[in-house]
Amino acid sequence: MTSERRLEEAVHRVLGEGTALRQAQRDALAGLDGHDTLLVARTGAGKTAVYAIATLVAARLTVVVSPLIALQRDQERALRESGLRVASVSSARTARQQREAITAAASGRLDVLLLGPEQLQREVVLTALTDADVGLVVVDEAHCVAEWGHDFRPDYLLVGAATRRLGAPRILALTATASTHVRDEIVRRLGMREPRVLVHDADRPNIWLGARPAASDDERDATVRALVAEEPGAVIVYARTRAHCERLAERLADVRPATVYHAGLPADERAATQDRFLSGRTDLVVATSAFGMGIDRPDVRLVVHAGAPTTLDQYYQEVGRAGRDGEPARALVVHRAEDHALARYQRAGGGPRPSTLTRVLEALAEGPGDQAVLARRAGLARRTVARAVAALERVGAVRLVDGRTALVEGADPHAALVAVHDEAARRARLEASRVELVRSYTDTTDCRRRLLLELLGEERTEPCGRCDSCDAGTSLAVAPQRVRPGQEVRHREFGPGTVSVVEPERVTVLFEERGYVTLDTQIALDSELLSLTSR
DNA sequence: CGCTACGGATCTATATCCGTAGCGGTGCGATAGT
Repeated sequence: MTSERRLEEAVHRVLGEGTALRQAQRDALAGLDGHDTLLVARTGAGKTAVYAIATLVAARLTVVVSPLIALQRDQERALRESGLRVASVSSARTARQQREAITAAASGRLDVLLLGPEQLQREVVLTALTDADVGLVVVDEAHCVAEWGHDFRPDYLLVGAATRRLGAPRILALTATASTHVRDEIVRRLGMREPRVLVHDADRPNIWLGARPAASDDERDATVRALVAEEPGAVIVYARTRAHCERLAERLADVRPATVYHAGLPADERAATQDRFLSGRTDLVVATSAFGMGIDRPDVRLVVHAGAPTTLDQYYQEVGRAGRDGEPARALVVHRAEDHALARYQRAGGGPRPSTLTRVLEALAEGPGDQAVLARRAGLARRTVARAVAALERVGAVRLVDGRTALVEGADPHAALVAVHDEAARRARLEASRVELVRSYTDTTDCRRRLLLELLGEERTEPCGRCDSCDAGTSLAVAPQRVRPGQEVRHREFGPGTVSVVEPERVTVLFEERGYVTLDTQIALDSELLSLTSR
């Protein structure tokens, strides 16, 4: 059978009779053989179909790394309906089911195996998959690599290392939105080879953008209340803390009944809230960032942030839950200067302590082991070990051998500690600068959409006409300039960087060593503080 | 980083001020106990 015929058949099986591939899907499939691919496309663009089809065409095992067990469940169902042989490995399955799944994967009786990044660090799973014929590793919700890997779920940073252990199959990373810096980080951290980054329609033109300052907590809550009161449709209110969710929901109660959603609530209650919202039985949820992946309701008319978000990446992800039906929707952030303090704290997380790294290195000196073994030997929590192993792997001091972590022969422990420290310091500067960038967004009188889209890698010279700045007439057109988004530059002090956002008189550059810095364009260029380079 | 709660000190006793400790978001998986 020709490859063209195989593709046709696979498309038919996955999408059904008479449905053709969309452009984004065709682009992703073409060239998947020769390149690791990062596909940035909005929810509903059919990303699952892309790897379902690729799997059928290749007739080899696809391993899908997915962050939430709930998402694994949804995908398992969807893939099974397409006639694929699917199984998953997670703590939601019994020990027996897990054993059966990895045995089936290893012996070629599966098309797709779904699991979380933690599973790829278990020796039994990794060794079984080493024997399997893995043709493709899919990293779903790939922004988690950059956003969760560094502290919250460190095993995300080890997905690349695990993939290399599986005979270095092709990688397909999928996400809905990501700034250029997050994209770079996904490519780097997953160790993608011959990487290809495909980006589709980041703009959501039907979502009107706005920001309102507030002088106090009460004033902020009152503004949120007024916004919710004037909106008859479905609304998501994002608050910064769990306590604030509860308080805000009480204050909204006489306007409209509000349901609270955050990670401190019992699992059954959370599931029920999500169900009610998705099915339209509840139209107002007050939530923390826990209300996120998997929230795909078409007719959300308003997303309000009661307090500035931690990063603009996070913000755009959350804003993107509005207006998925293409009808007009609004996204407003009601912010106080103090919000950024919380954001700084939340993004701060320094790297592993030197004493922790030393203990893990000592545990490794006794011989290779998987994280569970190392945790026992070192007397540390498994997550602490995972963070240390990820950091040490990054600087080349350890690597995965079979299903286990091992010391790299000849690696200098002291040099590794220094390298890990430097990396953590660099990262702390970057994260602090990302929080500052949120402030630029909330405080600007210029076009808000331009700032967001240029951060996401789309150059804009004209104001958008669909934000509060444009409504107020304070947005400015950017005259042709010597600097453009995406351009490589060098700063005399900060070193190399990439232009991120261009405003009429200012330019925001992402420096490798410093993070985001905003400069006066004219002064920086005329004084030769900043020079244009090309790589 | 900055807010909140709390204890102690001060003051023409019933509040108010000050210093400081604790806290703040996201989910997996393993474990203990029914």
